[in-house]
Amino acid sequence: MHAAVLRYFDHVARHGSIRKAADALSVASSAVNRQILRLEDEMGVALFERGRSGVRPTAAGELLLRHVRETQNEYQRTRAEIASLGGTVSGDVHIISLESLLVRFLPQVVDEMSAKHPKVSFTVLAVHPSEIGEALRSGDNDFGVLFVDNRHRGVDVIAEFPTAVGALMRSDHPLAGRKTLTLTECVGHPVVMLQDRWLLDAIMATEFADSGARLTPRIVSNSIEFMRQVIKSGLGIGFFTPVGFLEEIRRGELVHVPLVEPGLAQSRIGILVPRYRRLSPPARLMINHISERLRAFGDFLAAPPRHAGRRSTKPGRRS
Amino acid sequence: MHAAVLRYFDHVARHGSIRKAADALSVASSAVNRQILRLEDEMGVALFERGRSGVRPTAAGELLLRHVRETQNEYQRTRAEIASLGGTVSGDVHIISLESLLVRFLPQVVDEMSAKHPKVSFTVLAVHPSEIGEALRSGDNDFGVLFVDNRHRGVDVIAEFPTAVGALMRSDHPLAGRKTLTLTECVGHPVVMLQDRWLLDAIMATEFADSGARLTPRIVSNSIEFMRQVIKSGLGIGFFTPVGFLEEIRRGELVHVPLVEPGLAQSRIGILVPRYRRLSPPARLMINHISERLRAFGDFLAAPPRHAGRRSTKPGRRS
DNA sequence: CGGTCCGCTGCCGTTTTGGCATCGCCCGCC
DNA sequence: GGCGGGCGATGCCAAAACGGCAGCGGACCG
Repeated sequence: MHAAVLRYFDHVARHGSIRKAADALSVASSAVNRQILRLEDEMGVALFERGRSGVRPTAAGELLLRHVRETQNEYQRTRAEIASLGGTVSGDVHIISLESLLVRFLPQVVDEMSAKHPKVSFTVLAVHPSEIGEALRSGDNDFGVLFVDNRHRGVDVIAEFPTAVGALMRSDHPLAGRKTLTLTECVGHPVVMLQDRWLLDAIMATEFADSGARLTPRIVSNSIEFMRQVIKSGLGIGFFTPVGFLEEIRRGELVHVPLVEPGLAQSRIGILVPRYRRLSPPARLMINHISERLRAFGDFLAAPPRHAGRRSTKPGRRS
Repeated sequence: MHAAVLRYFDHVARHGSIRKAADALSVASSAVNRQILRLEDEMGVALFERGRSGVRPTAAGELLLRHVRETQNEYQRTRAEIASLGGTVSGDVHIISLESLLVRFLPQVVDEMSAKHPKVSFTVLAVHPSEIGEALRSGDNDFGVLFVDNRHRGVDVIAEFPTAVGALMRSDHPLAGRKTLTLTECVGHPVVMLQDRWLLDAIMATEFADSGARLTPRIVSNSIEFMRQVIKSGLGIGFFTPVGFLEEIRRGELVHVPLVEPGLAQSRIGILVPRYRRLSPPARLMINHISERLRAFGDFLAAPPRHAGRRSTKPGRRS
């Protein structure tokens, strides 16, 4: 429906080069070039600055770019809404998430959703914490499943669930019997740690720094999967929210002992949506589903098998 | 920039007929027809129901229509913003207003604005009170200069100014010396009244009904201009906010005596904008200008020449 | 100084779009 | 009950838009 020049313009801005964009679009660069020139003529201003190695949007280009991208997003959402009129939900849901949720939790939820709604497709991306704000506000994503961080502006938390960052260790570890731990209590023990610690969020980073605990990592990696295996081999303690390790905890292979450091014990996972974003029908369904799943996990964590009988008093709230 | 089919689709929906739309667009009806058919093919659903005497949007059509119109509005706003980068503000400002402001106040303000910003164009429409909500939320208008009515949903009042609905009469009228009046006190005197009373708003309508005053109108009209002349001829009392009659009051021809009925004495004129609407640069300028003008009138009314020295304590707030 | 990558442009075939005339349909009017 | 006028849809053809190809000039780099 929309003119091809919208896609062209968007791609050129993304790639910073007309030829690259044309390549990605599988059209001749001359076609893209002419569309851009014609667009600039229509607008009466230059939309790109031509440089030695490509193009860069001018101020006017940035403004138009925002309109174009918003139009494309709204078009997709509208199409999803129209398609959902027929009874079967369809459309594409864009989610950004924490690496740790992405490994176990979200695949399962996506699997359940796509079983129920076969025509819904999913885009799930792990984002660097420094880019979370931008990723949410860009309009490219429907929502994020992230640590709640109320420093984000223009973002609404439409559901949140308590989660405890804790020490994850094998069940035969000396500290496995503890109900709680502090970081300082872990100092003597070998630790496995995430590289760049960006898989932990900013809250955790400051907490680790503040506690003054000099944890000497025995193993450093940026792969959650690798660390899962390492911890299961008994090589050390890792610090994670339990959501990505529920299977192992349920089977008794691993033990998750909450840390009492306030910033960590009270951390929350939430569903964060850009304020004023209109959600497509599949996005709404997905949010409801994730909320339910997270709530169920919250209940499980509050009353794990070995402590059966205890029940959470704060099961999180529904959207 | 945007595909012609957007305009076609919008026009067809507005006119309820492909041929009428094609006529308005100055293109052949077959061209419009084919674009609509192609669009429906692309969407996979019917966008219009074909009837004996034209077409009517389906549910899917309504959804797409909303997207199309929003896209067009945002495009205009974006163009205005880009044009304003160059220093000179341009664009079209859509205003809805009260009939009484439309006669004297807004023409002056528009005149001042277009002197300052020659490339800005204006669309000023009087709306039936029952359509105010729709007119604001449709996205077709930037803002309204209206009686503040907090029953409107999804509308923000970004500036408001006290105004007193009062009895407007010639300076030699028996009641002209009064400082205040009630509706019942006016009963004995001839009254000129607006037809359908829709030029008064809903608040006033209920107030007139509640007061139990049986005012027998000598003259009824739906033309503010006509009533202005009639009142100046001494044929009766009219009930208005003074904003549209400032000239005559200043010259001493007419006297405006506030009514003490609470709903009327406390009525306010405000600038109402649809929530979440992004305002174009000229719209922002226009709002600032109107705010200033209204504030000045508020000061004048609080301290008219014959009562010089009194000053308003609530000059209204700026945006 | 050639090689490469960039944006841009002239030429030409293909695709899309619009205009005109016309069809089939239904409704209201005489 | 016929008939005119409105409606959307369609076939045909010209005009315009679009895209692909080849090539230009310029900037950079080894």
